[in-house]
Amino acid sequence: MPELPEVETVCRGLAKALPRHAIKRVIQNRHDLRVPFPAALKNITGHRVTAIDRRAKYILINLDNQQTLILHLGMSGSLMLHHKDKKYLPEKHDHMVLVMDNGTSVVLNDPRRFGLVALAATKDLARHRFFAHLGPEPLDKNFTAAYLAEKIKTKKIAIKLAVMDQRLVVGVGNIYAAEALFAAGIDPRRAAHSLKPAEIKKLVSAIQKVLKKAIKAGGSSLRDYVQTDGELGYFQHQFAVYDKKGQKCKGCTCDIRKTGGVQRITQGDRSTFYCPVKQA
DNA sequence: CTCCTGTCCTGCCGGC
DNA sequence: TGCCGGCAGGACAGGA
Repeated sequence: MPELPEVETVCRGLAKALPRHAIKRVIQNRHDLRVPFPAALKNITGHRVTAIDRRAKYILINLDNQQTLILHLGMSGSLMLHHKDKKYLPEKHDHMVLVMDNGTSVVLNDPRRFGLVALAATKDLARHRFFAHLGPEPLDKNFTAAYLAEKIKTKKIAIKLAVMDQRLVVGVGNIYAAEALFAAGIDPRRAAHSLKPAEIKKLVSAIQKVLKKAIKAGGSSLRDYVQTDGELGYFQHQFAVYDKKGQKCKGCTCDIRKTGGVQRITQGDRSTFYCPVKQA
């Protein structure tokens, strides 16, 4: 499921192919995903892409008419580029296609339809309802231990849920929250306000380290996610605890017949994986 | 404010 | 073999 590293990887793929090219045609195969397609979507035809950007898990395609096409991949979305020399064969769940003036097609496929397509004036993005409440980017210099400490000092919720709260820090979803908490040696069930300064510091650097490594690996491919060229990400092979119930965690030297190995619990209706020894 | 729950959706997999 | 329940999960909206 696309989290920050996957979205970043997709953006890098788009950034290589789209800027300076004009959108020749917009094909809409349905009228909505999680929200209705914008009424003005067809009006982007004829406009050039100026730059590709990312905010949290949103893909931002800036256009030369001062508008930004906003895409979110939800949990099962992918964006694939089909170049002129390779014929594009439509597939099930291809909901929108942008045909560029050089023959490249940008195909948005999303079986579960939790993604979205929106359009907004570029200068108003920060005030847009999808962005106004968002916390800092985890890889920005303003995401610091001091910042996180201030934000969580009154929070009773579990630390795992806190790091997944987009108002505190963006881009960290279920997989990377579990991986970062493992790397920091913190029990995901701990109340957020109970973390000590040293632990918060470890957590911030663990989040940054895990995300950077995952971006390097092209993200994680579990079910639906692929890069814009159709290649899989390969960070899933480096998971320390995610989806490893009953198995050894990364670097495990325990007798898992005694410890039970990686535990799976439910928090906020989704699964959390953690090591009962290293995250005690 | 903070916290929690409901909602959206399809594909896959295990059990019977 | 086929059906069905359960699970996967991002993030908004709204209620307590």
